[in-house]
This record gives sequence, structure tokens and C-alpha cells, in this order.
Amino acid sequence: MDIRDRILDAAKMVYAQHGFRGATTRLIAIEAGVNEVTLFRTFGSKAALFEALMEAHVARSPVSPLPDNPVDPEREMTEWCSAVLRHMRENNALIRTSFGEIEERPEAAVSMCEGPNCAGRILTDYVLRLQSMGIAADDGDVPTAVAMLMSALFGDAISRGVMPNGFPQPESEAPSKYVRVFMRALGVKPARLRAPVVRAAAGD
Amino acid sequence: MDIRDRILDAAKMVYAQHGFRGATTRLIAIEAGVNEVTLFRTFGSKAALFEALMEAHVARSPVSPLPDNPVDPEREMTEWCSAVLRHMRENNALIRTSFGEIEERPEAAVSMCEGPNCAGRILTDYVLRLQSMGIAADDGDVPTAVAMLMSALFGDAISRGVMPNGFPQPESEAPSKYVRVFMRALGVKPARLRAPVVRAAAGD
DNA sequence: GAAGTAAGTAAGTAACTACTTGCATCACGG
DNA sequence: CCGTGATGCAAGTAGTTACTTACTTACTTC
Repeated sequence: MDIRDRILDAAKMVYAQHGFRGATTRLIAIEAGVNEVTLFRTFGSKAALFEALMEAHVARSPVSPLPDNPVDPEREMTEWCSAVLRHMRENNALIRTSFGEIEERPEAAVSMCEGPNCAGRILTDYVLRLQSMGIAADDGDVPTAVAMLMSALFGDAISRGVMPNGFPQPESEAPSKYVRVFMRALGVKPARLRAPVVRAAAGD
Repeated sequence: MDIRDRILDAAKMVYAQHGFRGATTRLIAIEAGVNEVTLFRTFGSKAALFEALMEAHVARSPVSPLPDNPVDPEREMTEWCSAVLRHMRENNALIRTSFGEIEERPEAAVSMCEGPNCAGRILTDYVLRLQSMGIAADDGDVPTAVAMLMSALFGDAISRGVMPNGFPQPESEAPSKYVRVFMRALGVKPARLRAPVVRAAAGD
């Protein structure tokens, strides 16, 4: 791998674990397996390195889509939530650290929020489609329910490690549980009550 | 105020803003209006000061109660959520910072979680009472719904500043909106629809 | 007024941190 | 074979940080 990318990767790891102040150029260089001087020659300064890091991070954050034409809302939303949650969990230390430094370095947290912000809009649009199709009740408070679901994913990714019994068990079924509660809050009927055909795959 | 408490208060503020590494003994001393040497004479070391700080913090975190005999669930839960959310918002920088340092100093975040953990149990018990009274549907997923509501409060307190449009507007009405969605998810009827007699299940 | 105690002041120490400089090494193309 | 550019290495600089030491000041109590 390119030296620049190796340093960026190392910086990401070290930053996630130790924060900006704790992520010393020495540690980053060791983690990247390069000389500390190389780091300065490549990026100029620690601050510049972190700017590059944030840019690189937002550049390659995937955004999970939701189908334009909902067919099986429960399954579709569960898969979507699983993907979003997995992504958040993979980056959980990074998210926590950047949030913890909002006061001193807001840019980092703002970068981190682009993904979730976008995800929230995607989900909102999807649910509005469900409403207009008559699949979801038309008196549901969509923005609030979406905020709650997104917060649940966020909280799960970030806090489950510290307070495991505050979250649904087992971990692997959390997304489907969140989605079912979400659906009920918005008056979305489970598939088997809507369609003439029944479930072939009864999950639980 | 006692010098010890003045230092503890200052430490809390400075820590919330700058994190453990950034909260230098010098800054804390200035903020407390005492000499830096006094700080060391009082607590011995920076680490010991922070231990004392966490202890003091959990010692005086209030826990909002919920009535033993529910009368008006919507009002009661809304008031409770407002209180919990207010408390979280007041400490939002502190919560963020301690969460951001979980990897390096887990104790701080664990202390911060005691409150929410306890709050979650209180809410769960309350909802179970609603269920046994027939006010809430008996097929609702209480633990998951509670997790989602608590996450919503947590997320609101912590992230609203960075992504305001991810949360219900206006800020002041967020608690009541969360509660309404929560109630619907658990099949709790608004007060006016609840007759003295219980009707058959699966209304929606 | 003596004695004790809590606080301030000034100065210093050892370790660490971001960053620089100067020089050696090595791969590669002409 | 020679130059060039990327990298490593050793050393150094200036600033910061936790913590210490030695001394002074002010207030209380006997």
C-alpha cells in the first residue's frame, strides 16, 4: 500500500483509540511502520494530516440504499438497519472519539455525521413512500420515529459495550427488533396481514 | 465554597471541554481560582483528582422517579422524559467527553452510564405496570422500545447540536413527541380513548 | 505573642511533543 | 555510472506538562 495511505490508516486507528492529543506523531509513525520524519514530509504537520484523514474518511463512507419500490418493508428495513449498524459498529471508536472532541475540534464530528444524516433522509423518504402507498398509517409521526430509530442504531453502536443490558439481546437480532417496534409505531402492517400470500420464511 | 469543591467543579468544566489530556492541572487551577500547588496538595495527583471527580459526580446525580400507580401515562412519561433529557443536556459535554475516552479510561464512561442504566430500569418497570393493568398492549416488545426511547434521549442530548435536523423540532416538544411514538409502539392508548373497561386486543 | 495551619509564589526537574536539520541509504532511469 | 527522489536515522530545539521543593503570607487559636 501507498505510504500516504498507510499513514492515514494508522492515524485513524491511533486517533480512534487515543484522541487527537493522544495520537502523537510518534505513535502514528510506529503504527504505520514508517519513520516519523516521513510523516512530516508527507503531510507537513499533524493538523494537515488530520484534515486529510477526515477528507479521506467521508470520501469512502458507503451509504446503504433502500428500494424505490417497497416490496417487503420489514425485510428491507431490517437489512438496511443491519448494514447501517454494522458500519457504525465498525467505526464506533472513531465516532465516539470525534464526538468527544466536538468542543475543541468540531469538524471531525461534523464529518462523522454526514453518513447518519444522509441515512436518516433515505429512511424518511422510504417511510413516506410507505405512507403514500397506504402501507403505513398516515397519522404516524415519521420524523420523530426516524429520529428514534437512528438514535437507537447510534446508541447501540456506541454504548452497547459499556451498558450491554440497556440494549436488546442478542446483539445479532437487535436490528430486526428495532424495526418491528419502529413499524408498529408507524402503523406499518407486517407483511402477512397485508398480502394474500403467507410467510414461507418464519424467522423466529 | 470549599476549596476542594471549587477544584472539583473546575475540573469537571475543564474536563468536559478539553478531555483528560487537555485538562491540564494549570487550567483547572486557574478555572478554580486557586494555585496549582494547592491542587496537588489537596488531591495528590491529577489521576486522584479525577477519581474524586467521578465519585462526586455519581454521588449527586438525581434519578427521576415514575409513579407507582400510573394515572396519566402520557403526561407522566413526558414529564419524566423531559427531566431525564434536561439532565443529559446539562451534562452533554461531560457525557460526550467521557464516552470519547472509553478506550483509554473506561471508568469515566461507566460512571456516566449509571444514571441512564437506572433510568432505563425505572421506565421498564413502569411500562410493565401499564401492561399488567391492561393499559399497554401485552404483545409489545418492552425492552426494545425502552432501549429506543432511552437512545433517543441520549442521542438528542448529545448530537442535536451537530445535526439539528436529525431531531424533532422544536427542541422543547421533543420529549412529548418521543413519548407519543413510544406509546404507539407499545400499544398504549391515549387517555381519552381508554374506557374503564378493557377491550379486545390487536386494535391496529 | 507564639505556634500551627492553609494557602500562595517562584523556581526547577524530567519527560514528552511537534517539528527541523543534516546526512546516509537505496532504487531507478538515462 | 551518475543523478534524482524517496526514505531512514540520529540529533536537536522550543514548548508544554505533571509534579516537587523551598520559602513566604495570612489567619486562627491558645
